[in-house]
Amino acid sequence: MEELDRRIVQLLSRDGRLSFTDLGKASGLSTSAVHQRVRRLEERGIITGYRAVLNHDAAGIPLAALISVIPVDPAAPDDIPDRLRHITALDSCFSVAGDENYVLKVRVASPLELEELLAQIRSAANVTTRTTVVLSTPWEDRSPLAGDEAPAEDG
Amino acid sequence: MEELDRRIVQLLSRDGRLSFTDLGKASGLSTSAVHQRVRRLEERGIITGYRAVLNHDAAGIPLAALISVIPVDPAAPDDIPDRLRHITALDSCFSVAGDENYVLKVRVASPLELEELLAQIRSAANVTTRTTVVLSTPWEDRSPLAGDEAPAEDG
DNA sequence: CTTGAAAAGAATGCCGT
DNA sequence: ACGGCATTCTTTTCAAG
Repeated sequence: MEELDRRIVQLLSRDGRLSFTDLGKASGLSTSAVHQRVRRLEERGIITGYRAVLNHDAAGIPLAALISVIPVDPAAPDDIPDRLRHITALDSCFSVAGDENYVLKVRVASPLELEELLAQIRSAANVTTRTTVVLSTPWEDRSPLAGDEAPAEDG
Repeated sequence: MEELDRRIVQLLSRDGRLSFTDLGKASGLSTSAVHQRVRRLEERGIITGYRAVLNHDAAGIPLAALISVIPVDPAAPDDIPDRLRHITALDSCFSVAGDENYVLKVRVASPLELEELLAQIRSAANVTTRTTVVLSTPWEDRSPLAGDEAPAEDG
């Protein structure tokens, strides 16, 4: 991905409603050129969609937690994500290479709801859990691609 | 927050570029009414912005990891987030109540970059780290507010 | 909250380079 | 791959019920 595309992706990561006119001004291209590039970024699956960003505190779900998940029966077929997917309090689900099998990020309204959620997870997926409560979030879901790391080495 | 607002927030969480016309059709309101409600949701800080959603694999940063962070000197004043904020590979930073002080979510292009990133984190913030590599992501950043949990109890 | 209207702005496609 | 232009749709604001 070239420099100009990275710049466009970064701009849209910060403001997904930028008009092609404004995107053009910010990237030094014409409206048509930016439009073309964004369409290709979408076609190539680099930009997969656009979303509103919520303030979870204001939205009434101020309590976040990270939950490590380990199956009770390690020999059972692992369909844990399928068993948990319907629980909407589960923000993210990562399959990981550490002591646990999965790490979940969850959001709930209160400690009581967290307690209920943990029971729901354990019974739905037959797992044990270890929960780390989030106290505060200095930042979250920041857009990457600023390029202060090592440059792409190979492709 | 009422039912209709939750529905609107949920719709915009899934597609942040929905027109007010389509939002109205999907929520059973007129264009003007939806427009009014969205403006109020933005004013109240419930909707804080709009963003493009990236496919990190396609964008060339396929490797994610969760990094637990513990200060080398527990007595030192804790400005760890400030010391790390400039590192753009850091997607999220959570201050947590578990064994560690912080959990970072990071995205890099390769294991080599992860190695360099860890060195950068340790030297910038004077911390030790424990890293859990993400193997796959069944889902991520899903929109909440579907209300299959306990109803709001107070607030 | 609804309908309706009108003006400004954006998206989209076509045609040049 | 980029720029300019024209058409269509959306946004945004206004009015009145």
